[in-house]
Amino acid sequence: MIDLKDLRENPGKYREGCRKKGMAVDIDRLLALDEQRRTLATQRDNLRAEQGKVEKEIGPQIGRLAGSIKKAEGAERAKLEAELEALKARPASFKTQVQELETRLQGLEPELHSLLLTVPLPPDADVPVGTSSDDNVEIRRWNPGADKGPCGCAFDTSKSYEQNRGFRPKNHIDLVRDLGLADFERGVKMAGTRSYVLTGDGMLLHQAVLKYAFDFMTLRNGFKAMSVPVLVREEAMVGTGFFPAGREQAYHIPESGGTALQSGAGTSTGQETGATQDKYLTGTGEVGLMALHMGEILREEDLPLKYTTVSTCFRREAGAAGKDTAGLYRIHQFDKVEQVVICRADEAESRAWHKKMIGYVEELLQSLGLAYRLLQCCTGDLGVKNADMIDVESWMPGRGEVLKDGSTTGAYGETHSASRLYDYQCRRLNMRYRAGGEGGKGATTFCHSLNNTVLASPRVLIPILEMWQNQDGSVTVPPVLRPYMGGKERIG
RNA sequence: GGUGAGGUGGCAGAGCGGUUGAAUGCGCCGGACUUGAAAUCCGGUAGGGGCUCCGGUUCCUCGGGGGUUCGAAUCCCCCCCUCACCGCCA
Repeated sequence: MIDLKDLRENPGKYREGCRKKGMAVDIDRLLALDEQRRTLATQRDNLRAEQGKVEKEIGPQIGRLAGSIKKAEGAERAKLEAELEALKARPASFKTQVQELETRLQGLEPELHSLLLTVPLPPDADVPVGTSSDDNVEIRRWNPGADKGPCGCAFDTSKSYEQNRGFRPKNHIDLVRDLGLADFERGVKMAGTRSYVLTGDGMLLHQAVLKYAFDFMTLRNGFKAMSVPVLVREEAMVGTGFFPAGREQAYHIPESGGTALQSGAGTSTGQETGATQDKYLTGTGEVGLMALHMGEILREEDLPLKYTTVSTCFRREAGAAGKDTAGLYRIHQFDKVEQVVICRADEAESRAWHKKMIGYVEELLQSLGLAYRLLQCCTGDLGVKNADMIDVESWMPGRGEVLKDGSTTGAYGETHSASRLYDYQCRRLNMRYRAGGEGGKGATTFCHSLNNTVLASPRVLIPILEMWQNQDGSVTVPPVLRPYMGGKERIG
């Protein structure tokens, strides 16, 4: 959520932000509603202030009168009672006016709030303007040298796989079938399209790479290891910024026996408290990690908070029909190690963390011998909540164009996404800290938050299997994973 | 699934119709005492919105919404959430 006060003062900034992100939000309408609300609220407050004064004044009088009435008799009593009624009538006249203003105010509120939730965080000035992922800008690429590369050789993505390795590669779909690492048919039988079963060494490799990545972040880089719910209330989804925009992307579990709301159904009032007992399956561990301190005032000296979780992620992949339907690339359920940083509201600090979090991933991918590149996402690819986003794409030899001879060119495929959100998310989550150091008396300030994939599997198995395959059809286990595979060096 | 209890400031926890945005304790901040610290004592310490001559001023908030009342944290209704016990069970 953006700062309404800032919107009021710098509407141009947000109009520009919408334009750059290619999102249509009626800023003028929002400003008009805000203006109306403030006018009405001021009127109401003034009336209430007067009413309060009157009440304070007549309160004791009423008390005294009531006392006298008890003792009084006959005409005297009637007179006092009339007096009492007259007194009571004074504040009553305010009441109807206040109530009328109140009604009008409440009429504005739902639209105002839901509009406010849809205003995107403006992208940073240094983010290239563009309309889709096609306009993303490559920052740099990394190719493994002989020391890091698969099977002890260097790998250069500007050459064909055959030129690099001396044989035509299989794609991961063939590899998992031939090596018995996954079973798509049975996955689909029980769970429908985009489902799979990992079998034998496939599952072992999946677990190995997840555990390796998890240990890398927690044991080696000091992030706190966490296990968080993946089944959460709407509050957590709205707070972390996934709702309302991404509602159709999430699985909805109606717990109260009601009918499941699909995308767009009903108007989201954006209420901060859960309205039902319904739950949603999270598409990323980020939700659980960020919602953890929802509504809290943190201590500045406890920042930054650095968390890592590994969790199963659920995505409906609505709107992706027909895209990447085969294999382990785009699936409804997968596991992901996620990293999150919650830090002070300081742009320099949050930028520094962004770099650092990307650095972890680079180190991790390099240790796995996977070629990758960094992409600066353009404004059109950012989504509502990000000011800046860097994607990491790993080289997947089995992707890309199919040539005449049946081989593929290879292509980069997204495996990571590092977001910088300023206070957008923490504002929604109402997550603050008290500025001013030790036990500070300073103002409460919304924290900044960042998140980045550490590693998502089984998607990452695609580059691992394809890069580390051998001519004989076996796959070498990357050395760093062997301790997690009982020392196993080869699959197949 | 059944029954019961309860949601109050950073935390714990009183208040159950009368000015209470709220006792008390802890925590935190400032001060006194002390060579320093601890202990002790004194004082301060909720969040948010509006307006502002930036000194203030005013409104809202005791889970949320509505109602009763001159007046509600306190009474009534609806909703949300949490906890406990029993049953079932990984």
